[in-house]
Amino acid sequence: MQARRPTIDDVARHSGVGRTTVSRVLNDGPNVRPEVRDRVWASVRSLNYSVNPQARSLASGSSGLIALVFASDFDAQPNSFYASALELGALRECLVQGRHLLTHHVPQHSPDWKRQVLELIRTQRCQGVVLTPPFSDDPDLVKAATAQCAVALISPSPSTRGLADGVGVDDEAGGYDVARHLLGLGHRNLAYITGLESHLSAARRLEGLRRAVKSQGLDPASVRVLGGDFTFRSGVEHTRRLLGERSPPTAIICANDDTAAGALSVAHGLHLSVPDELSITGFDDTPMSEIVWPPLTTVHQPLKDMAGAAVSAIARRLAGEEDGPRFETLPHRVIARESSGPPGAP
Amino acid sequence: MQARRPTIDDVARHSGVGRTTVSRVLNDGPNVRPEVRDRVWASVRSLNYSVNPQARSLASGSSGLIALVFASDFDAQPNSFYASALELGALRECLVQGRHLLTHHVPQHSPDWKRQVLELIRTQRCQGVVLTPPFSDDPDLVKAATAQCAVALISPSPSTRGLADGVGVDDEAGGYDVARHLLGLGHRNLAYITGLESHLSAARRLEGLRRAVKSQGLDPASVRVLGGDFTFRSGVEHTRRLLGERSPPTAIICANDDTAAGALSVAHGLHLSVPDELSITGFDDTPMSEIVWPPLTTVHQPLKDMAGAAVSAIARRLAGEEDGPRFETLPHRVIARESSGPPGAP
DNA sequence: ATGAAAGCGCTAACAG
DNA sequence: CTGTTAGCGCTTTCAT
Repeated sequence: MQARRPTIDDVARHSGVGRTTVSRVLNDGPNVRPEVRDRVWASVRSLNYSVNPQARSLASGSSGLIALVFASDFDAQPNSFYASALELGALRECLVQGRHLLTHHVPQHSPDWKRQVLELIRTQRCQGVVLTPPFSDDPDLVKAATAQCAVALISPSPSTRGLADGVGVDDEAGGYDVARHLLGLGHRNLAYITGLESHLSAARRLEGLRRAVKSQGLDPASVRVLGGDFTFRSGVEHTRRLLGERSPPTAIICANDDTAAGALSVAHGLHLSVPDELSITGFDDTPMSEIVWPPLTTVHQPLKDMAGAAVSAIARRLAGEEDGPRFETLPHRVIARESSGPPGAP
Repeated sequence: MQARRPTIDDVARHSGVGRTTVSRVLNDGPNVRPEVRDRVWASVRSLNYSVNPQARSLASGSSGLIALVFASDFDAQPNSFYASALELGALRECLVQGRHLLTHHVPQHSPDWKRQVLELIRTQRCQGVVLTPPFSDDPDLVKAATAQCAVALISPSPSTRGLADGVGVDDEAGGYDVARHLLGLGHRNLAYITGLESHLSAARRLEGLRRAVKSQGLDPASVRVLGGDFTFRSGVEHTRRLLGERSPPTAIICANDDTAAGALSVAHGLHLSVPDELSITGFDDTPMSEIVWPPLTTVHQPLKDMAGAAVSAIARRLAGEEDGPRFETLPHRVIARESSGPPGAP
């Protein structure tokens, strides 16, 4: 396919210096005269040289690899927007840090998923791993991963926050805020469709919701809670059930945008007007929330920034930062669009 | 973070054989007695050994890397489902082939995007690259890439099919088929919102559309064509324009699902009933087509399989297959959902 | 069928 | 400031 590629020795010869000097120039090392530095760069350009990353990894003992791990099925495309946003953010930060990203999708129902994640880290020599929910909530996995490489968690629950660096929004407050939004519009009969039980961050949103309800002088137990799994389909199923009840909720709060889209779809099928007869809210503010009709009221989460922050936390660790696990809270905010409004004629 | 990892020499020592033999076992090479083979595998397991991929790459002179390149902006999330589907398919096939995937998103409007792609291949030592549209339609880029590594194209237009292996559906036929579907329902006033001009595969869909119109005895020139760019937003803008005309189309065919979602959203905003007052179709059959309301009639494209086929084409090349570029056509089919129906009371 | 030896291209002490 | 010397862990001739 191509001729022999120039090596560092070719550059050294070409610029009349030693191999080490070239290496120093390439790595922005100290102790090189500016003049020599320029000469080396000139040779690099004229030979069209670029370092062999494999050789560099081997010699330096560090692969530069960071893994981004998702729980998902190959044959579904769950949370596509969510995953894409995180991936894009991580990719961008890796570029900045001069590292490489290895994206992995692990079937979350496979019996040995923990092992799969750890094997990935081991066999690929990853130096860091970004775990997304619900992996980021599993103390065993996080501990085991920590023993192998630097770890950063996306939206970890309190149960894992002490174990590794993490980034996320204040989920409890997020839940509180949407609920307040709805209560402020006059809703008194709310329902919540949760995410998977193992995603604790979604559970925290429910806590916030309950706090909001209580702050309004209502009974938190009056909020109906259905156990979903973040999918469009679970939004469909649970909404059908809710709307079949004797006194259906006037507002359905969903654990994410996908679920809300499913809820919306049921409302359409039943010719219910949203938001007049039913308000629906999502969570994440993925592009989906602007694609559906009516546009979704949701809680914005800066997913790209979160992933970027996770990667840079890993980079800091690898650079030698030694203090205890740090959790970085990024700002969320309620985005009120047209899927929520005052409860109307039922 | 961890203790010294076992090397191939540790395994060799442990199993009492030479280093070369271990290497042979690891790589399924010939000339090893079954008995010895078993012994080596036993040592591998007991030492929890795994090869160092960096060292292997360096020694073998091959990185095992395959790049998957998308045109997109960091700050948008265009075609998220489309990209995710391809990525998942490629990832799966890479796993099978024992290779690694490097996903890259190149801002398609950056001035030197061609160079960026080529630099990626060069600096990362990629052995293969999968180009998605519109990169797969650029003869210069494809030629330059071919000089550096194995290349596979997703949905290449005829202009690049002779230059490298490719996979795709028959776009012309796809366009023909949706158009026939609509014509069969009774529509006589069609409009087409295209993708970016540079995506030739979307242009081919238009050719098919025209053929269908002609086959119905109508004038192909009567089909209004607006230049979109595959985004939701372009669906919105063009649909607004179309519906503002004196005799608006009864059906809008969109170059992809995102655009169709935009069209749908305008229809909702105008309180037009879909499909009674306006039929809308998409292309790709991404999850989006089931998320919007009403569910979208669209043309299914087996994106995951396409990406998998692309990766395996690359693997075949790298394994030494030498015949000319081959284009693999995968089956498409019209998925009729509820966004299309007979033209009703206007 | 097996092993010894020679690198792959680079970084990292260690001398100067 | 710069060069010399060892490897990093593996694959690959080439002997045996």
